[in-house]
Amino acid sequence: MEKRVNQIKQQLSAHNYKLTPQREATVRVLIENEEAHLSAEDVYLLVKEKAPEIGLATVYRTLELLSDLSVIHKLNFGDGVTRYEFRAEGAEHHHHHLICLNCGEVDEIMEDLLTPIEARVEEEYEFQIVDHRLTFHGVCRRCKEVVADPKKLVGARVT
Amino acid sequence: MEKRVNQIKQQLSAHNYKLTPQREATVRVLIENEEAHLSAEDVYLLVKEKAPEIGLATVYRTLELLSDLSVIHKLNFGDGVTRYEFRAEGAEHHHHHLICLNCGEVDEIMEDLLTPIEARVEEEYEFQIVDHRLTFHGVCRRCKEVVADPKKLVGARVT
DNA sequence: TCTTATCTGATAGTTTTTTTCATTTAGTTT
DNA sequence: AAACTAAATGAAAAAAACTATCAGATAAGA
Repeated sequence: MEKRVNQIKQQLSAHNYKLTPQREATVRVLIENEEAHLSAEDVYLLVKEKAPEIGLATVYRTLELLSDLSVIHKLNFGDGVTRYEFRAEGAEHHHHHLICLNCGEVDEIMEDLLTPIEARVEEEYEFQIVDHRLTFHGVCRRCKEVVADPKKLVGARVT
Repeated sequence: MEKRVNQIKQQLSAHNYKLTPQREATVRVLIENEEAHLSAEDVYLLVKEKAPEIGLATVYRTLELLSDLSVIHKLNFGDGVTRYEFRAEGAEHHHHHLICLNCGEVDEIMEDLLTPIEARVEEEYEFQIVDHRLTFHGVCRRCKEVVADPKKLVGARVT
């Protein structure tokens, strides 16, 4: 934990930004909730517990900053809110997500399944890939029994 | 064109919806701009040219309806606006997008590259896939010469 | 024609995010 | 250490995108 906070502190100062108390509190919340896909509002409420004087605008600003530095990733699951997640340490690429159309739960695929495909795309489409986003929409293992016809769910909340 | 409008008319009436003049104008705009990834506002302005009396709310309602019926797809490229695109006729799955971090242009990959990967995911993660979203972020062929270090672009507008 | 349900436009309201601006903080220079 | 400067913050207003409400229009069926 302390190591990661320190690492981020260095990333910030490398770009002439300071790790202010507000930023540190925000970073800590993000690290503590690494699995959670928090919205800005979620982060705000959690940070308030440690640093009650913080303003929502600062949280937004900090999230934007951390995202610019690729410390965190912005996510969009189609519910009208931007969500944030820690970038796995040293991860070259973003991992993948499984979104259940029935219960809304988001699971993770931590391995990178796209490497062979990316090679093809780079060549065939002359596109130099920096990152990717891959999301599967469907029925998670927990909802398998409940959902009769998955096709029926197609229109639901997919962006 | 007429064939496609008619086809949609049937899809609508199959679910007890009518192809009203407003809906038809909206559908035609979407077909005419199939490549364009229009936002609701974009669609509104274009529809206004044919049917000046239409209201923004109706456009939103129509887009939502067409999306529910899987006539169109909702897209999100991380700029805070939902975009819409026609679903390729008879396409089982969504196609893929190439987003240039330099110029913002969005190109299409019309073939489905994910079939083999989906088989693995379905088995290994017990997840029944209905649809997917795959976006590659990087440097398009047009910007290749302009951009020195693609890594520098990482933080830009990616969701 | 009458009835009923659907659909629409205008507008008000929400929600999420961004901007503004005066104040505070922290580092730097004298 | 005082003065200076730039960065950062909180509060609040504003913007942007979307959603809900509601009275009136439209259209399909009895």
